[in-house]
Formats: sequence, structure tokens, C-alpha cells
Amino acid sequence: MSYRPGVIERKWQAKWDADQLYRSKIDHSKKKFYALTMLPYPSGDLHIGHWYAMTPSDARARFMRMKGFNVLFPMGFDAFGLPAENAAIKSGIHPMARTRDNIVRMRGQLRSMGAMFDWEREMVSCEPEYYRWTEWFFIQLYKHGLAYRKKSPVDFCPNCNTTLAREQVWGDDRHCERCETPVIKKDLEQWFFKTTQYADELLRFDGIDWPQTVKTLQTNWIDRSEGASVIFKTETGRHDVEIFTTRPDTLWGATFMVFSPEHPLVDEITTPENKAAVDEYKVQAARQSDIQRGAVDKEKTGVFTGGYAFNPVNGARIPIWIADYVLMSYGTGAIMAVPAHDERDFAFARKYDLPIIPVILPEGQSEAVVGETAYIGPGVMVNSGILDGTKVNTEKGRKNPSIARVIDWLQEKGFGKESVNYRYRDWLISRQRYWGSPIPMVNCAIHGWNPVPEDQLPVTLPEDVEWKPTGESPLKLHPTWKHTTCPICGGPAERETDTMDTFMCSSWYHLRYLSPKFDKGPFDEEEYNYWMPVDTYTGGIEHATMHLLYTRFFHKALRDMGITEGHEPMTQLRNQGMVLGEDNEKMSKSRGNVIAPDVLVDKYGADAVRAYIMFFARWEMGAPWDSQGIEGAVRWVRRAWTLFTDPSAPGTASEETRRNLRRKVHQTLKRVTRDFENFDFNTIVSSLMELLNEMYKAREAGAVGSEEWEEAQEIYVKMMAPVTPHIAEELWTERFGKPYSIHTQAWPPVDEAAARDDFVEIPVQINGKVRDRVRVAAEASEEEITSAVMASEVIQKHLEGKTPKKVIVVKGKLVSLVV
RNA sequence: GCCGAAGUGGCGGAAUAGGCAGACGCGCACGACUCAAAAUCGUGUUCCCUCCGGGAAUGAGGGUUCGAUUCCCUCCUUCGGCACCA
Repeated sequence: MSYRPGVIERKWQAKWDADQLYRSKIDHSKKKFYALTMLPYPSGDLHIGHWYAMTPSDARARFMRMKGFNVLFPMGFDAFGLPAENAAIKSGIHPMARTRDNIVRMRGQLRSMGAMFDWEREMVSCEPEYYRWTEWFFIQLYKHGLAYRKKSPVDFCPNCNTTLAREQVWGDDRHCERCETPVIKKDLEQWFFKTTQYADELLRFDGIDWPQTVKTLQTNWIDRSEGASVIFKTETGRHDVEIFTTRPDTLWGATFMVFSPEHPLVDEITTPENKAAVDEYKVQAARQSDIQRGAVDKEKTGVFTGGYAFNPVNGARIPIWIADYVLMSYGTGAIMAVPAHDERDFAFARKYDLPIIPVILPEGQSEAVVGETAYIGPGVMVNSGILDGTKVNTEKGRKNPSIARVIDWLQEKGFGKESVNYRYRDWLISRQRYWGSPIPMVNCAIHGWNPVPEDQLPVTLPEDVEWKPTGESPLKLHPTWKHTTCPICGGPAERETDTMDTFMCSSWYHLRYLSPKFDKGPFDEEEYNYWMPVDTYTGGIEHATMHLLYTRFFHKALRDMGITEGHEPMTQLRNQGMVLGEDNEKMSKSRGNVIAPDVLVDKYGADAVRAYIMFFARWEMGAPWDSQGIEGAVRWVRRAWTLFTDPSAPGTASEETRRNLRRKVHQTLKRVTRDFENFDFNTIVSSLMELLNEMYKAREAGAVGSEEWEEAQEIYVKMMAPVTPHIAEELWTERFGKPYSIHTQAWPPVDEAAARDDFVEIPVQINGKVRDRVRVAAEASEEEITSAVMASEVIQKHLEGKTPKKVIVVKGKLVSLVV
């Protein structure tokens, strides 16, 4: 009987559905396992990349289920976002209609994968029953002081017509993460989440098993630096100036100060005679883009303000300059300049002929002199009052004795204090677009901004909007939507017309899966207590500093409000790589190298596609697609079908054949079990291919009908089940007549005794070169192995009568002779 | 510039703890079956040489070791992140 994947797959998918085989319910008698894979955006077409991300995750969830865990493996849609809205502007089709259509289509495509998704738990982020709680979370963050409104220069994508979070601006040319258009700066009042409040905690990854690369990316993104903040008094101005420095020990070498052109005190300290030059420089700096300003090799420029400050440590009167190499967005926007020991300050001092005072005497030198570059290395402090003679090393913060000493002294004198600075910023969540969750805030002329009362949630998006390519949000243009009443006084007020960043929706979707229809809160606590945290989370690494950082922040903020428990939402994280086109390039419609999974499923069946996806690359690395390569997986599935459906007559195999078969089966089971645990999906399939080849040989040798053969068949199909669920079910239930369903069977235990080798072939090296192999009992002692080696004619020939100086015997592995 | 990942046959990749490099698969070659083709099955397939034997080889060079794809050092290439961050 020939293998017809289409028929088998449709049949079992329908039956599993009807029987609710993948329905996951709380069961306190079992250990829970929450397996989560990143949810797709409903673009309308499931990409091979989705298969690559989801199939191995599904296979592993299935494996965990067979291992006895009560597994939750949900699926949903990250359904807000720009593509649907842009399509609406082009075609006039409402994003909601389009998104719902796309979801119907993609649900069908996802079902064709044969994954064990529990569809009863599906969530869709653009449905009011979901975004009601996204809004509710916004209000909780607002009430706890973690959401605030601020005017500041923000990144704006002129193509997407919206502001972006810093995390969504990528690359050297500072382009939009979605559409690759370079961003521009705009001064706007926007909503932010206080992610920086959790900066320190987000740097800790205690107790979570996440890839080092993700931890490193997040750590670099937050970029903590230790130092001190120091107060400088100004001569001309009425205010003191605070600066941040990582090198407070070099304070005695500070010979001038530099302010960012945008620094609020610039006008106050600028003297009348310098005003014109300062104003001109400010205008010029404002005109330049961040990219131009940020160019590392750009020559430093600046102008003198005419103002002076006093160095608190020695009272020195030092000039204040403005220069665009000091950024308003980092630290306090003002620095002390120590040209002798900072390359940037050195270049600036040389250009404008400012004094340079060395305060570190390099080791091995007798005199501190001004060289051709700034000196950054270790040594001893000089010209530095109380610090003179203190050792300087290259450590940061208090690990450096000179820094530790000066910080204590500054604090004692009240000049400054120990301080930590981050590059990390608060998360800008306002988007000037329609297709997102409304920000549930109302602005009243008298009472300012206030949240919409929680019993009035959700604030729903109006449906009767006009799609105009003006770049203005339809919410803003809608004639009535924004008009409402103030929750405090009942007077006329206006709604916020910006919507939330869709990363807000995805920061908590894993919680909605717990109880997607629950209407008394974002999730049912009983479900939370049983299922959370997520045990394994899988997805692409591109989200390292976006979604994965946001969702950690979100969980911690909720924890502090008493809404969630534990410190981290996802215990284990694994990243899959990317499937490239056959031309080794990123798949894209414009390149014409897109592989459509639907076509493959029609041609080969879902099982073969699943098998190939797991087989063809190391999961975390990814690889280019190979249309011919898939044939290997197709052949494997067909060969398995043929072997297990061919009613070959029972034979009479030797005991050795049967023993060898059983050994191979249990060795394979051991490997496959280990590889599932380690996410080594490619070797799972290759081990199964290898065993199948052995089983064909065993059949030739007459093993069919034996007890060992029966066991081999059963274990084999169970091992196939997570990889190729349909054919495994068909073989198990229909061919072997075993009780439905294979997917509720227990994963077979490894018989270690059966897996053990009786005999091993040990290579024998002479001076590092393999000269012969000897066959010995696996348990042979060193003496037995040695005598077997010495009995070898080949070895004797190579020894040429000499006695080895050294004999190294690694039991069961190798013998090495040194002559 | 700083940080990280990777580099193994024609290709994707394997090698668990420092112990037979190239499992498994693709492709290719030859053979069987066939009138023929496809499918299927079988055999072979890292490179080199004086080919029943021997030598070289895991980006390059060095080191540690009886033994290195694996550990250490220097360098090269590719990819990713950060970057006038005080």
C-alpha cells in the first residue's frame, strides 16, 4: 500500500481536533510544562521561517508530553501593526477585516503543520477582549508611576509616520527596524515606560537558562558604567552644574568643561560677547543629524561660552565650552574635560589650545609629561592633592584604588557622590498610528492627563474612519472619537489619539494564553499558578533587545504590583537561526527566492517537510534552503512507511542479529532522548535514518517476527511521533493496531544493558598514527587490551622489534604506543 | 575601536568528557531492475602519491599533550551587536 501523506494527514488532523487531543487543562497530578514559541504577525501567509521556528518547538513539546509532562503549547496572533494599516490606505479594506481574514487563512496553514497547538487558548491581540487588558496594564503602570509623558527629541520614521523606541532604530545609518528608512529627530510629547528603573535588575540573569549571546546583547544595550557625579560651581551662572565621570580620580587634571549645545544652562553661562557665536553653533548642531554628529572620525568642533566654572577639588577657574561631541542624551549633558587622560578631550584641547595637565605618572617613568596622545594606562597619581601617590590600574569603578579613594573623599567633602550611569533609556511607547491598542488616557484643560476609569475599558478603536495617505492617524482626524469627558470633573476633555507600540501587546501575551476568555482580569490566577513561568521559550534572536527585554521589564513591573510572581517570565530561552534562500540570501519577494511551505506540503506532505526542517541545519544556526536536499527527508519517511507496512514473512534471524538490532534500537533511543533535551534536532533525524538503515539490514537477516523486531518497530514509531506525528499515528493505530493515540503514549525507557556494546574495536596508535584496530570485549581490562595489541602482527611489524616507551590504554576507546 | 558568534569534503552538516575526522543526508559516478525512463535497490565518493601500501588535511601559524575539530596564544575571513557614552 503506497504512502499517501495528504490523506493520512487530513484524516488525523481532523480526528485529533474532534477528540481535543491537544487540549491542555490543569492537572495537579502531573508536572506542568509551558512551551512557548513566538507568535506570528498575521501577514496572511505562513512563511517557511515560521515552520522553521515552530516545527522543532512543536516536536520538543510533543516529546515533553510523551515524557509525562502536562504540556501547554499555545498559539496566537500579534495582530496589531503597520502592514494592515498601510494596506488599508492603499486598498481601503479595514485593517480589522483584513486581519481577521488573514488569521483564518493562517490558522489553516498552521493546522496543516500538524502541531499540537491548543487552539482553545488562542489569543488575538487586536480583538477588544485582548486589548482591553493591554489598556488595563497601561493604567496599572501609570498608577504605579511607571508610565509618564515627556517632551523630548525622539526618533521618527518618516515612512511609517510614527515615532519609534530606541530599540527599533538600527544600524549605522539609524534606520527604522521595520522599513529600513533612516529616522529623523522630532521634538514631541510622548508616553514612556520607566524601563530604566529596572536597569540593574535587567542586567541580572540569575536562575534563567538563556543563551549567552542574548544576555550579552541585553547587557551591552543597557551598558551600565560606574563612576561619580560631581558638582561644579559656575562663575557666571546662578546654577551649579552636575557632571558624570567614570574617572573621578583625574579631577585634578580637569582643565575645562564641555556642555552639549542643547544643555539648558548654556544660555545662562554664555557672556554677551560670546552669544552670537554660541547661538550660531547651536543652530548648526541642531541642523546636523545624529549620524553626522555621531561620526567617530569627525573632527571635533566647539565654541567658548565666555563662562567659567570652578574645579571643586582645587578651586581652579576653568573655561566652559560647548561642543557637539557631548551628547545631551547621555549622563547630564555636560562633562569635565581631562585632556591628559581622555583622547577626545585631548584632541579638543590641542585644537583650541587649552591647557593639559597630566595627573597619572605611567609606571616606569620618572616624570609626567604631555605626550602625543592622552595616557589611558595604569600608574601613580600625581599633581592631585590628596590622591598623590595612589596607584591607578585599568579597572573600572571601585576596583580601581584611585577611584575608590577619590569617591570616598568627594562624598566626605560633599563635592560629589558615587554614581552609576546607563545608556539604556525609557521605552517610548506612543505611536501616531491607528492600528494599535488605544492609550486609555484623557486630557482635561483643568485636570490634565487622567486614565479612563477601568470599568469603562476597553477604549475601542472607531471603525468608521477614513484612510488617507496624509501621515496623520485616522484617530486624530476622526470627527467625534477623541471628544470625551474628564474622569475627574465630567467636563469636556480629549482622548489620547496615539496608540501603543505593538511590543506592548506582546509583552504579556504569554499570560493571556492562560485564560483567553477570562473577563475578570487579564488572566485567571488559578491558571497562572499552575502554568507559569514559561519553561521553554523559542524564537528569533532579533528580539534580544526589543521584545525579550520589554517582556522581562513588564514581568518585573507587574511583580512589584503584586500581579505576577517570580523574577522572570521565561525560565529557558532558545533561539533558532534563519532559513535563507537557495541563493544564500535572505528570503524576500523582491529577490524571488521565497520557499512556500504550502507548496511543499502539497508535494511531499507535512511530515516530510517537518523532518527536513529539523534535519537540514543546526537549529540555532540556520542554513540556506535546498530543494533537492528535502528529497532525503522524503525518502526517509517513505522508507519508514515501506518497512512498517510491508508484510514481510517472519524469518529466522540469528541470536546475534537480534541482539545487535536491540542494541542499536536502545543506543538510538538514548541519543534521540538526549538530543531532544538539548535541542539538537538535526541529529535526531539522522539517528533515526541510521537506525532505519540498520532495520532494513536486520529484515534481510530475517529479524521480522522476532520479539526484538516487534520492540524495534514500536520504539521506532514512538521516536518518530514528535517529528512526523501523522505517519506515526497511522502506523501505530492502523498498522500495528495499538491503542489510539501514539501521542499520549509514554516515551520508552532506555534499556542501558541492551544499549551496551559487548565488543569494541579499539584503534591502536603508534606515535599518534592509527596503525591497527583490535577487537576486544567492551569490559576488557587494561592488561587484556595490551596483550591483544601486542598479539597484533601489524603492530609488531610497525614496532620493528622495539619496546614501547609508554603505553596509554583508554578503556573502550583507544591504545596509544610511544616508541 | 570594543563585545559576541562562526570558519570541517562539491553542498547541508556529524564527532556527548582531549581519544578512529567526515556519521546522516544532498549531489555525483557506476551497477541492478526496465524495451526505455522515472521511481526503487545496491556499490563507491576528503585530497595527493610510486594506489595489496603510504602521506596530508577541520581558516593560517605557533603552543600544551602519548594524542587537539575540541584547550591556550597570535593572526585572517565572514556575520551580528555597540560605538565621540564622558
